[in-house]
Amino acid sequence: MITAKNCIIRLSRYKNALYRLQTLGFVKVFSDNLADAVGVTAAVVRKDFSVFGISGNKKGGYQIEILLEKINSILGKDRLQKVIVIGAGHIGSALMRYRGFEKEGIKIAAGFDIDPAKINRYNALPILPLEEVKDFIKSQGIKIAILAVPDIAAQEVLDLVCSCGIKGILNFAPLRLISPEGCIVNNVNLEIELENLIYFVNVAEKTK
Amino acid sequence: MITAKNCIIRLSRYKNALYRLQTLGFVKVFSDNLADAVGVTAAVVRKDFSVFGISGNKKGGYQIEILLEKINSILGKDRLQKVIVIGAGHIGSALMRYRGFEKEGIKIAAGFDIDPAKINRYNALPILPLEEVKDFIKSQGIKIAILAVPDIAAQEVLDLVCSCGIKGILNFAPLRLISPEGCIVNNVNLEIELENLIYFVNVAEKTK
DNA sequence: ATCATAATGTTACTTTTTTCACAATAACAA
DNA sequence: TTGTTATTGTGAAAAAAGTAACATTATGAT
Ligand SMILES: NC(=O)c1ccc[n+]([C@@H]2O[C@H](COP(=O)([O-])OP(=O)(O)OC[C@H]3O[C@@H](n4cnc5c(N)ncnc54)[C@H](O)[C@@H]3O)[C@@H](O)[C@H]2O)c1
Ligand SMILES: NC(=O)c1ccc[n+]([C@@H]2O[C@H](COP(=O)([O-])OP(=O)(O)OC[C@H]3O[C@@H](n4cnc5c(N)ncnc54)[C@H](O)[C@@H]3O)[C@@H](O)[C@H]2O)c1
Repeated sequence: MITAKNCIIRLSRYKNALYRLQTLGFVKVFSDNLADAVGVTAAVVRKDFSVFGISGNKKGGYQIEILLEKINSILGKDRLQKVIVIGAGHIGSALMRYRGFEKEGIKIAAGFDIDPAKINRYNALPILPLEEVKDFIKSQGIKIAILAVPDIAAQEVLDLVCSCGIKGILNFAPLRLISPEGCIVNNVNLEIELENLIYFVNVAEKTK
Repeated sequence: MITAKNCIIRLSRYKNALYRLQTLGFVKVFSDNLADAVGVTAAVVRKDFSVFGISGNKKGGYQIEILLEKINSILGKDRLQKVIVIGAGHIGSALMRYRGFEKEGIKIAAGFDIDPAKINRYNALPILPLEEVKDFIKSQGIKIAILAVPDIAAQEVLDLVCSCGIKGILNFAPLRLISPEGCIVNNVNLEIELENLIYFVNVAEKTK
């Protein structure tokens, strides 16, 4: 099922909102509750659901539990997703120390670095030398890598991990990387995020 | 000039590509060079430029230097943009140690934390107690804050800094924050980025 | 000077995304 | 059972974003 990126992002948001509602004791939800929680309109919610064949009950809304099951299955959250982090520097180690991914069923299986000082093989979350990345990817069946290496190394590391079977990359280097057919790159570009914010703040300032 | 977020993001990308081209010795550029560099079509480039009244020369393309000047002025990069970071934990300190923002004319003026152990008042980049944030924002005229505090604290910190005059927030907490009229929130939600990547990798896997 | 060319700038078209509107219908009340 | 109501699911309309096409016009060649 090929679908727009935005639609999948909204699914993630619905899921998060549903967990919150569940925590608050709710059992069912209406499209406009979810819409409010996520910041879209009710029609968008229902349309998104219809794309994935998710249906609710006329008058009764949606059972949160069932809804979560379906969304989780679509998003692949019904099974543990293992990822690796390449580059155990500032960003890389912040990510590796972060506990929030586990709650989401995303496990950082290992980190990799070229700096021998960073290697820590016997940790719960081991940091391994980059030379071992191929074996690790193959043996663990890893599909996703987070790239947190210096800008200059990013393309070469991408080429390496793609050649080892990685199919998706979350890249923190503020560069446009070229990826082989069949490998998806999502960029987290904080410079651009800030620039964007600065622009809109300045515009609001001016038009005030 | 009110414009779509995507259009501004593209402006940032054009700018980055232009600097690269300039480094390579180029003096002028055509819309399709830029399009290739950024991964859009030439028509988009020209349209984006026309929105901002940026014009080139029939046949001659665009002078990179002039183009950069105009884009930089639109993005507010012709003057130093000062931001603050709230929360000097894993993500917060990674950001504060990052040198990449300075190259972009973005200066992290200070960090703030509630943990006394994190305070470091006499550093080049001081980390100050949260109580001082109001005075700092006012005296330095700060408009932008990066939120890197625990999820649970994010909304309350947003309320605080907005009440002190902050107009734009880059939020790392995976929550939808409510912001007062006139304050823009951009979210960096890494869980959702990963979920998204996982979805599309899995879809590609299945349809193969 | 004149012409051919190459690239812009813009208008018209297409596609995608979002919103609107309402018929269909399950739930509940009388 | 019948009627009323509330909410879904969807098709049509509107808006936004992106693409294509081409008339326009500087530039350099002849
Ligand atoms: N730190 C931030 O806040 C921040 C913000 C925005 C963007 N980024 C981007 O994130 C990336 C990482 O930044 P950082 O601050 O963590 O850098 P860093 O220098 O702290 O860490 C980079 C790590 O990568 C390792 N490394 C270098 N080459 C490698 C290779 N070929 N294979 C494996 N590991 C290698 C280094 O040994 C180091 O440990 C950079 O592209 C940077 O532009 C960082
Ligand atoms: N670390 C990551 O890789 C990562 C990844 C994704 C999202 N996030 C999000 O980023 C945020 C920060 O994560 P982290 O890992 O850096 O957390 P952290 O616990 O390492 O750091 C949080 C810092 O905020 C400070 N703090 C707490 N309450 C505060 C308050 N009211 N005012 C000012 N400072 C306060 C703490 O003292 C601490 O230094 C969280 O919302 C987290 O969900 C982090």
